[in-house]
Amino acid sequence: MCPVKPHEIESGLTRGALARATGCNIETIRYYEKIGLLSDPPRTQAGYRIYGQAHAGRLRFILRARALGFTIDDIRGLLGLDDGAVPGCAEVKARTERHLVDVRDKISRLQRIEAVLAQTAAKCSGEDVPHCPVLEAL
Amino acid sequence: MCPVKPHEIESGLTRGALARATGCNIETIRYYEKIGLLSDPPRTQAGYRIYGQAHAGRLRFILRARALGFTIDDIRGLLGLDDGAVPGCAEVKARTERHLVDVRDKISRLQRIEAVLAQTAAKCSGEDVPHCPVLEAL
DNA sequence: TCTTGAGCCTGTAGTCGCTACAGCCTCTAC
DNA sequence: GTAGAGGCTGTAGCGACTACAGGCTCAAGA
Repeated sequence: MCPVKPHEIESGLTRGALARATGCNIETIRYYEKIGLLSDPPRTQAGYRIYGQAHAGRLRFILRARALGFTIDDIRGLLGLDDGAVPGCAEVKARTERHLVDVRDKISRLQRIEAVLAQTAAKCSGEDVPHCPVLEAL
Repeated sequence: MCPVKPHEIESGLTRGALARATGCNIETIRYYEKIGLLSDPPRTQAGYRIYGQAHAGRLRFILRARALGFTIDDIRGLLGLDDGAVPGCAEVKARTERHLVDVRDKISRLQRIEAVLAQTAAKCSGEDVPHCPVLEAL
């Protein structure tokens, strides 16, 4: 991968262009590179990163997975970056279902919290009484 | 508050005892002290912290509020540590309701995630086909 | 009285997933 | 030639803890 001059770039994207194309924060791209989620792209002679379509595709995958609440480690697993082998379909399904269980867990924990908060707030008239029922409930 | 010797402690709790009494991690107590959520307790001559019932009560309040998802800053507000005045009942109710809105927001975001994950996982037969529908959906 | 081990003290670093900034260099357009 | 946008690097900060190293103190048993 010999360095390319910027005017020689045809289908490549700079970091800013990739950020705009994917809606990703520009610094996040560098972060994903640093932690090995994105591979180091080729550089121009001046050191500018040049991303190809493969990078853009992988970044979009990462962003969608993050938006669905997968952790960075989960994503590493889905991409086969932990043991070197891209997981098979059954394995991917299993990982997704494990994550689904976690999400449902979080939801039910939040629903319990919601119920307590709603009950507690309902106890309060909103008037300035000496003993606040909310503070006492807490 | 002159230093007390350990054998003179009557109703006081050491940090470990307070941790056991409240179920709080011992280091968390020191952390809450550092950030000003708990006031500095009196010390023995050797420098050991001695907590009274007031400290235990406040810590329990903090732990319950944290368990309900209030942030440290929220709690600072509920305790009147931000502007020096303990908020009135109406104010507490308003803060609780704002937090309730946040919690409901989180729940609905997670429910959207849950739906997508469940759909995606359902597309997958679990067999090792060449194009994994889960990975493609992501 | 001595020793042992639990438990306290302090400061500091690590966790996760970014985000922001300082101080520099390079490119493009006028 | 120059201005300004945008790239580069390393580092620090967020929130809410948690963990550890290296030292000190205390209580109980031999």
